[in-house]
Amino acid sequence: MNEAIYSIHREAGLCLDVVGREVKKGNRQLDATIRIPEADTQLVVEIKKWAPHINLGAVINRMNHIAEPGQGMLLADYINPNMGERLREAHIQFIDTAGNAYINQPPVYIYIKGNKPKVNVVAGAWDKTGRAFQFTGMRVVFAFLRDKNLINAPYRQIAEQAQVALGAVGWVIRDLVAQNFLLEGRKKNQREFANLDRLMDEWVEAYPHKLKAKQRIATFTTGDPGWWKAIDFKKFGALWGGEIAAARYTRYLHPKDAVVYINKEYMAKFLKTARLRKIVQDKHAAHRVDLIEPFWRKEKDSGKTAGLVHPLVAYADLIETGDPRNLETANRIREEYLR
DNA sequence: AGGATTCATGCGCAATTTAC
DNA sequence: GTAAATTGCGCATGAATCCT
Repeated sequence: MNEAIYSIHREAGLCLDVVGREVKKGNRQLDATIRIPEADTQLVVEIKKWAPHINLGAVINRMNHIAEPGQGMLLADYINPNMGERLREAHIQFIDTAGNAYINQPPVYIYIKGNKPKVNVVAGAWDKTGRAFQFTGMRVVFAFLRDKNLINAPYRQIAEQAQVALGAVGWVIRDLVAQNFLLEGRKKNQREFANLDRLMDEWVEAYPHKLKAKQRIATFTTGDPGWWKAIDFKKFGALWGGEIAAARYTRYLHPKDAVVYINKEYMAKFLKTARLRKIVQDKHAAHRVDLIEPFWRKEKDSGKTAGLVHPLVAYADLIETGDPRNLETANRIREEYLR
């Protein structure tokens, strides 16, 4: 953190005062707060270890939540030019240890990009992901989030529900305890959740690369925006995710791109019926259709949500896009279905 | 005893480094 | 710049241990 502040001073001659670290504000835990003397404003800081392909949508969404517009600041080890540009478009201020920054606090305006990262970015002081948010852990956590009672079920049952090996369950639970997402021993042999919101945030953020990427079957495109309306998902054992699920859950969105959760065996049959085309690399497709292999254990469809993925998955799909309208819709889903 | 949980081990994947 | 080799890590497995 000090390194980033030093870097911005070196690059732009701007001084930042650290007001507090690990501050509590309401029910949110803030990494730090910072003051800009020149603009006489105080910013809420979120510290992130930066992977080159982090889930930007999740970060933008979280920044919008922890702070009023323009009052938040992201601090990271390195933010590459592409991501910096996208953050600026989303009006998220940031600084990194390489000296890149975007700050818009009139009269202060800074936008620096193109500084290269240091070769050895030292890990350790930065939070690491841990087992709970790896490929297998993600399945377990999802199973927990879907059915909150599952945390007190026997390991065998958890493994069964999450579709993971028995031995993996213990790893994940102990990691969750270590990260204060689970409390053990309040009552005899009972576990209970803590920081459920944060757990959901973490899961959603890790979802695209840790789980979804590995489940991806293929991506297609179509020119017909209403193509999906004619599809009878029951025939293919498929479920709608992403924008289409969101549209059904909230009636607030006109879907553009689609995410379809479908088993591989049904793919050929599905493609034939849906008349989708292979995606062309260099052209921006009008309507993307991602086919993803489901990772959860099937449960019975019920009522009006039949044919849709669990709200959390739809939520994660939307967040991933980073699109403002999608983020707004995502938050409606969270309010309505994920409390 | 019998199921629940933890532990030790080796496998497989993937990222990183080295050789070509 | 590409291919091969190495390393490291997460995971599943199955047996050992714990608990009731």
